[in-house]
Amino acid sequence: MSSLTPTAKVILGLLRLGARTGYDIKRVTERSVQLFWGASYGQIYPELRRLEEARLVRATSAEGARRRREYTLTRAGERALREWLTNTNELLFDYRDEALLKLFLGDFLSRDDVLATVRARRAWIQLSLDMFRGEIEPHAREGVAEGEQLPYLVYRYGVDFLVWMDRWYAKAERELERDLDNAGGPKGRLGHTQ
Amino acid sequence: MSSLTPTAKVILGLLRLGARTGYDIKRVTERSVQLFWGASYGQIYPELRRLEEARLVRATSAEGARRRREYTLTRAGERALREWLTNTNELLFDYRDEALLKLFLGDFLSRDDVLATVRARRAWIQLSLDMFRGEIEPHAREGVAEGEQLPYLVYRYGVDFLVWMDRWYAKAERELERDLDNAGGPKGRLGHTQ
DNA sequence: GGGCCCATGTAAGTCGTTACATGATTTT
DNA sequence: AAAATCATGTAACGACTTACATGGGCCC
Repeated sequence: MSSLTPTAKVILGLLRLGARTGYDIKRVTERSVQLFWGASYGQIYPELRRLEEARLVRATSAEGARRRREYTLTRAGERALREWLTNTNELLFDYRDEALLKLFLGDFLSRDDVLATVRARRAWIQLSLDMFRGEIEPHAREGVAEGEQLPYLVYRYGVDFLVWMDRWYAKAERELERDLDNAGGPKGRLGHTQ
Repeated sequence: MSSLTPTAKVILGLLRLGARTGYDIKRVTERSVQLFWGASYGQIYPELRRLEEARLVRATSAEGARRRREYTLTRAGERALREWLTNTNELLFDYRDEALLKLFLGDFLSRDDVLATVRARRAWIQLSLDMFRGEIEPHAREGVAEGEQLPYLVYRYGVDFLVWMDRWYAKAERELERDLDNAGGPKGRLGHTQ
């Protein structure tokens, strides 16, 4: 009954959706859940071994020449996956955003320094959107053809979130340009050069 | 030149804004940056010691009866803070959201199981919004009175983000109720009971 | 033959949470 | 007198990233 680690959750889920190898799992995450549930080789391979030991997955080792371990869910693995998906525990939500922290602390910087952060975040959002629309969207669409509706819905979340963020920062940018036009220099309770 | 740890960034920033003790820093984060830059005692106290060793902060130990270490930024600490705030390195963005992962993997569950996740996330969003409007907003407003514009702007980000999310999930909920009315049962490429 | 993709793994270091332990002061 | 708040810290554990190490197969 020991609960699944974060990486175990995505591994079991992707095996269920058809992924086979550790490499596969990494590649699929990059084209789907990367934004909100990343996983690296350093987590994936050891976790696959642990899951095998716990009999939640089974490895059918290498039939071809190339060294390769193909994993599938055991019945216990299917059960564990379904149990996690349907339980009503707290849903983890972790968010860390350096642009917001810098913005929060920006009152003693110049307007331009603050704007630089906003613009840097917006540039990153654009790159991410290009990624989403170029790399992720086609794969999400493929799924729909095979009866998978939800990966596409979640792809939409990613795009919508990024678009929302960009609009929020665009508005903040305009406000900073306008409101701080007269108070252009550094300021703050403690003075700024001391 | 060794760059600041994540917790060092928020510590230096909050000291600059007037926080004094480790306890203080924790309390202030809870009423401001918690959503996107959490910090726990287990990080804060050891990090304050490290920053003191690195001469970025100075501790004026306990004048009152109660055991208490008051920290202030040194000149090097101010510089390090400003350097980080104005550099143009990548802006960290980390996001982990279990509701989205469950949604992504929900195609072989029943419609009701998927809806349960959506509704659980919406309930959490409502609690968070109440927190924001009840606890965080007043403190953000106080700052404005003292010439701090940006904490309030960032408070707005928190609220706007939560409101956006709730609307997104509300729409998803309606779509799930409608689109999946006929496809109510479990399904999936691999079958669902095996 | 070179470059890219497939494929697996480990080691070191970093970062973080939680629970525990302690105790003074202030408020009710 | 009890409960809440102020205050500091440590230990154990969990999770993650990055860099390193290795090698086969496929395509040009």
